[in-house]
Amino acid sequence: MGRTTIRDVANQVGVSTTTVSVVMNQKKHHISKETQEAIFKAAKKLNYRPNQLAVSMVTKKSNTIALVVPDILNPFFAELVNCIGNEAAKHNYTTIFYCTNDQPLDVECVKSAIDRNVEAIILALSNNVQKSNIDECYSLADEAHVPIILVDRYVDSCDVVCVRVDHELGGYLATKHLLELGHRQIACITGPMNSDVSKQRLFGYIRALQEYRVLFDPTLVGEGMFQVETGYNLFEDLYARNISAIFASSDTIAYGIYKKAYEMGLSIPKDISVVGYDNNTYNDFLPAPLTSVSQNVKMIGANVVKVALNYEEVYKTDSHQILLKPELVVRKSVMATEQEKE
Amino acid sequence: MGRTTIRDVANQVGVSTTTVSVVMNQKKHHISKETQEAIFKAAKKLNYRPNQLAVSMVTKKSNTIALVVPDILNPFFAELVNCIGNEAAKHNYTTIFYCTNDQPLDVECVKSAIDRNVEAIILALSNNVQKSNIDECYSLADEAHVPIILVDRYVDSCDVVCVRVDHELGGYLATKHLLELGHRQIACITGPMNSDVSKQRLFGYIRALQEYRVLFDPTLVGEGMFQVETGYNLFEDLYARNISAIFASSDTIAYGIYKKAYEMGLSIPKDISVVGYDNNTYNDFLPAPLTSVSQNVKMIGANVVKVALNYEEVYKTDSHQILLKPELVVRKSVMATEQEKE
DNA sequence: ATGACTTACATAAACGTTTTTCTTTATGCG
DNA sequence: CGCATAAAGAAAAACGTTTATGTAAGTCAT
Repeated sequence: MGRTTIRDVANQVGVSTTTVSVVMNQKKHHISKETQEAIFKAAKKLNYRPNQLAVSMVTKKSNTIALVVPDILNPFFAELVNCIGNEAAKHNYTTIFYCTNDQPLDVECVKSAIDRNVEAIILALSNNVQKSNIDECYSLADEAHVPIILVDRYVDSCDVVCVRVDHELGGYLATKHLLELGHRQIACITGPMNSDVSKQRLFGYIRALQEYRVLFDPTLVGEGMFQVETGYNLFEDLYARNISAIFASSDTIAYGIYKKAYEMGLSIPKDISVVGYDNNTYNDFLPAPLTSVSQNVKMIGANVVKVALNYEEVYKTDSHQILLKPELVVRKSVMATEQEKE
Repeated sequence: MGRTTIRDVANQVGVSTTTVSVVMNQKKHHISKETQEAIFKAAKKLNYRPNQLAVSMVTKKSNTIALVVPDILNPFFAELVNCIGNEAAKHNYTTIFYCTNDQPLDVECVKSAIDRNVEAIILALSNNVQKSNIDECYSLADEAHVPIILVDRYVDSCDVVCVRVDHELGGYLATKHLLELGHRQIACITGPMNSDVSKQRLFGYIRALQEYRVLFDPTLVGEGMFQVETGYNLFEDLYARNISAIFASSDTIAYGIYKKAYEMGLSIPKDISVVGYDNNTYNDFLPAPLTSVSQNVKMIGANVVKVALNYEEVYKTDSHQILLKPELVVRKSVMATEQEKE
């Protein structure tokens, strides 16, 4: 009545479940060719495939990883989910998916994942998560011996295993690009400042300014979320401060800037140069294709899965933090200033 | 050394695992208050949480559903994944996530899901899937007594349980909107014609034309994928046919149209009116906010999870096909023709 | 012919739960 | 007092696998 079990196969052939098991798993054992064939035939006929729950119970291998992201509507995370899922599938792992919607539900997700015996938890922390929540995630995971691999978002602790892109460098590259083209009044819209990602990108922005001996002006910095609305809401005030360029620390923020800029009758890049962050596919298809810092999501995905599935070795030998380099992808949303052109 | 088991708790308190189990699960049983408290205390102290694999084995309830989508980079599916995940989490279900990347891997996903004892499979078929693959999915699932709920994409069989939006109506609404504003030369870019979704939207387009006694002109129809590139590549030729409006059967296609139109120096909606499909969040932030057919993804998600978790009842009582109505969201990408304005 | 291997398979324990059934002791009632 | 019932909990089976150990027969060398 239920689905075919190993016992059904064993009965069909007239052998023990042991024999079926070793044959199906190609273990080196002394089983006659005839028996083997009979078992394969019966398994095929009965459409037998092992119940992975039972397999996991005894082998202690679930072939499952958990993936927690804060916002799947953000194309960066959508792509990350895709890459990680594909990469895991390649290694015959399935992915349990959690999305916190940027609420501090990380602990719940980690709990649920542990209860389901995942072999690793890939965690992109939500923006609003408290330090105490993070600590709880780690203590739960430690106790259960499940590794956590942080992705993208960083936590200040040397023992944490983490795959991410150098956000400081990204902010630096974006800002330097604007400076090289003559811009000096450059605004910056950040994500939430309680997130390390936001901070690092801002620090990169500041470093570039300093390198070009431009005084950092805090009033040119706006803080929000990594969302379209943030760009839309903050741009007008910043523009009033006589800026010629703006660094949006996510592409979604840049989209909001575009929107507001067009509403204000501005032209991009003539009236305002914009650099984004994430290098979403859509950037190419904006009226002024958006110059943006690329995170190379595929590389992140491949690395994070590699770390997740070989945690022990990685933990022992490699550095615990894999830091990838971002790149600036230049499109058409930035223009040299008049002075520079002369 | 391993994680805390029910036995650890039982030993700590000095009772049997039975007692711990019934207490933890709040079963009506004759267990003294003191014992109960001791068990709760020990469980808390040892940080005990039941191994869901073991629980699933014996209860035959995995509290897990599988979700298969063809393309998570498409915002429609990203939102769908989000809604379904949230809705499932509300009911204390976790989601195993599969993305086929529009390759015909549906069968593999279904197999993997079944092997992991999911209680239902929510399946958004990939575009390029063969009828035979679909049949195989169903026969595998039937055998394992796992329900499949089709979402969005439709298969012509009355026994199939399916939650989707009326794509024919959507195509009709989009086209009718253009017709009402005086447009007569209206192009249409479809998704792949082997997908029912594409067909239905096209049929709606044709029905609206007929209602307005406009002759259907096949040369005004372009076929591609539901992707930006399709709009970008097909628009120029269609525009050469003297059209005043175009119905893009996905927003992503419309983005491609925008891109090409801007490159051609056209203005939207002055030179060309555009209607999209999916009502992505980004539509609001395009230079000309895109009028689009809304699928109400939240509603789809809520319905599909409801069906998934109450399959038996739904299957018995309700119609097997839940058909939701799309709505047209009017923004600023469509303009009345000169004739109409007079 | 004896012991040692090899071949071919079976038995049984184990994974961590839930659940059915059973046992023991106490309690109530006529 | 005797019997039924309730209370408190334990034993054991079950879920579907894998795996360590066991066993019986055959082979081979000495």
